Amino acid sequence: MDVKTLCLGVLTEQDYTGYEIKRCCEEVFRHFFVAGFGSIYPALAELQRDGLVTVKSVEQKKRPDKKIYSITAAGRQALAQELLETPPRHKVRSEFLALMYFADLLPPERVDAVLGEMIERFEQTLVEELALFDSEDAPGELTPGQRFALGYGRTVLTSALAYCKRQRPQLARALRGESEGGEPEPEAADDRRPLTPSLAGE
Amino acid sequence: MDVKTLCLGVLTEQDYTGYEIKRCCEEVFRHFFVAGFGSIYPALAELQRDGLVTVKSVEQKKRPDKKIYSITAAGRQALAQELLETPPRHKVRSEFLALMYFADLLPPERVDAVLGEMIERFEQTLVEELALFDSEDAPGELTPGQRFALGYGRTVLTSALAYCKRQRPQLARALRGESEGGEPEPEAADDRRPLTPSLAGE
DNA sequence: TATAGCATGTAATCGGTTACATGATTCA
DNA sequence: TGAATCATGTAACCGATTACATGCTATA
Repeated sequence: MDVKTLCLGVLTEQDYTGYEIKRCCEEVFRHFFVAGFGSIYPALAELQRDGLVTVKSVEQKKRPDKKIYSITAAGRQALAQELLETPPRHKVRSEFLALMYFADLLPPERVDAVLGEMIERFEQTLVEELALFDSEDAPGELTPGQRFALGYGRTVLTSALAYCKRQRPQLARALRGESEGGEPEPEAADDRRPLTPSLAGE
Repeated sequence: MDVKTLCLGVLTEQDYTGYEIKRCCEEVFRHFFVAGFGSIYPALAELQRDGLVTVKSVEQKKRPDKKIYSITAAGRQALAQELLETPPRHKVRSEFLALMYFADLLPPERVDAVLGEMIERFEQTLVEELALFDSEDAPGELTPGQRFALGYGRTVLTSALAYCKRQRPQLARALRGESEGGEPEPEAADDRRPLTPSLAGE
């Protein structure tokens, strides 16, 4: 699934400008889709060329015309087809985890700083997420699918955050204590199961 | 961080062929990094050109020579620098969640089939993960960083799986029951909090 | 005064995926 | 017999990121 399909999808909900679609991506698709202007604008142009969307230009004072896109019948059909054929992939690309994986090649302070940064980011995302549910323009009007997707993101985020917070002190101890050293750590029995799934309490 | 850096990273652990690095990606980096032959082989060639790795060719009967790569001192230095500079991004690209988000544009059976497929995949990944920890060539020799990264993947996977299993029947009911209909569902109070973080029990 | 928000777009680049090409062995 | 494993590589393509280009308004 590419940016074009995503644009068609959001346009089934209501008309949007490219700029607004970008905002959508940042707010609600954040957990599973990234798209910038550089991909959204060309995508919309192409959709227009193919007759899958129509545009209404709205003049503005001293700003580029606002271009409001609407999905067409052909667009809906193309979208439906696309969604039927799309295999449900799910891919993560995390420099964060790669960094953590290679933690022993880094200064312990750097590792801890990275972890701290991620914890902050996760926390902030969760806060924004909550705000989204309280004050969104369509609070109770979410479709079941939207609830599922958003709930998935929130669940996973919560459990990731809990894991990071729980592991942080242990990791710092392990890196400072053992780094290149070699004392058989006393709490081996404890450290042996850092892989236990989290309780993910809120 | 690109495939080149990842290759350098795994080569700090031991010497590998390109083929083996691919296996590593499938087994241990699965949760946070994807790389195919088409990116690994060119990456290794480039690293060699830059003097960051050396190669030892090993003849084989009726097979292409096996090329065993080793990281050089310059390679270690370049890697350390890279890891210091890499910002800890964390990106998800999920057609699965996009599909779910647009569930109301799809036949309910398709939605349920997709969910079922993902549940199976998650379950299988978890099983393979457990096997990895029991029978890996270096079971107790994981570095703290490796334990962290692998543990993260397992934690998140577990909570995602639990969420999907828990939501599946509710989602199916909601899609079949409400689709285009409009009866105010009786269990609204229940459905109102499907976003509660999971307990993620194993 | 400087940053963020609104609003659109293009062009160069870059990195990765996919498909192609080869080919023996082993297991089901 | 067919699929999977081992083993390497190239070339075309495609999609996305980045930087560039423009420029007003409102807020801090």
